[in-house]
Amino acid sequence: MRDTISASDFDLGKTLNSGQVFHWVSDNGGWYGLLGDIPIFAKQDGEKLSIEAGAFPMPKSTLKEIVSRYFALDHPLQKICDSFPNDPAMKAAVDYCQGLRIIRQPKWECLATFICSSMKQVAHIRQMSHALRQRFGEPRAIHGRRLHTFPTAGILAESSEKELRACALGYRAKNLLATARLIASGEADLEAWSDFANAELSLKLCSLPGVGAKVANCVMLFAYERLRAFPIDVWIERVLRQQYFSRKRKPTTARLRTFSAEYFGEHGGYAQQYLFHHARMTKAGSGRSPNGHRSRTGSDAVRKYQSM
DNA sequence: CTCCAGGGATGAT
DNA sequence: ATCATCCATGGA
Repeated sequence: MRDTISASDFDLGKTLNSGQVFHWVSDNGGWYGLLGDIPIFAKQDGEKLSIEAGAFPMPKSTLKEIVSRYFALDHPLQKICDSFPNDPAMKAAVDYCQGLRIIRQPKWECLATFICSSMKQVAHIRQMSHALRQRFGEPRAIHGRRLHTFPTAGILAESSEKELRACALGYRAKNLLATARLIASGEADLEAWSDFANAELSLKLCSLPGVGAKVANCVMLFAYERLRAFPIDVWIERVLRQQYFSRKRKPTTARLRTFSAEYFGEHGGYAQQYLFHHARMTKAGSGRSPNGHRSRTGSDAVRKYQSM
């Protein structure tokens, strides 16, 4: 089954390579991956997005609807970018990240992957995600390849810490197993939590083993459509310190959180994703500039916060 | 508040 | 071929 979707202001490669989803593989000029249970080959040619899907039980919606929803083609990117603060760091990131969208991931898959992400770099997270899929997921075929669905919480709940460790999860195995069991037993209900406001959803997520503030914010942003959620990892922390607090020695974590929550506005999660991707791709913020000085920012909006 | 386990890829020497 | 570096959570 194949289809073509008109997708303006969308960059498939940037979207899949920006640290929000970890199982997509680039090949044959496109990308192989799964939208939940559906194996997909997606290829972008300008504003045309061609989709091929392998065999799968036909759901209620059309393939086109499922794909458009997953890649969030309905997000008004122009309007979102207009809502960002107008400072040099933000402008550079927006310029670099055109067409990058925050996708809508299945909740459990997203939560489980980000529990695995703790203290790991993107390359490692990819490996763990693939190992879990191959060991515990269901095979799906497309173009003669075998892809694997992400295992359900029920499947993982019946595995063991040892088996999960065999997927290179390290100490995360214990947390993932414990969380899978809470969900499989119904004690935690990810779908029902959709009804909660941000603060309460965050509390619920943080009550799960292996989920702290950062992971909770990633899950809220990438699986619960909370576009205001602002995950702070080391990359973003460096960007915030260098670009927005250059005069202050060491703002506390709490201070960074308050700042980012108000400064970046209602689509803060998008701002975060753009700053993150830009910093990672340009290696900005990983150290000092050649002359040993830290970069300065020039906007009044920023100075206001630097004095706080 | 501080300290630190944990482990495999990645980059530097 | 070794060595340092990256990384979030949770518990002491």
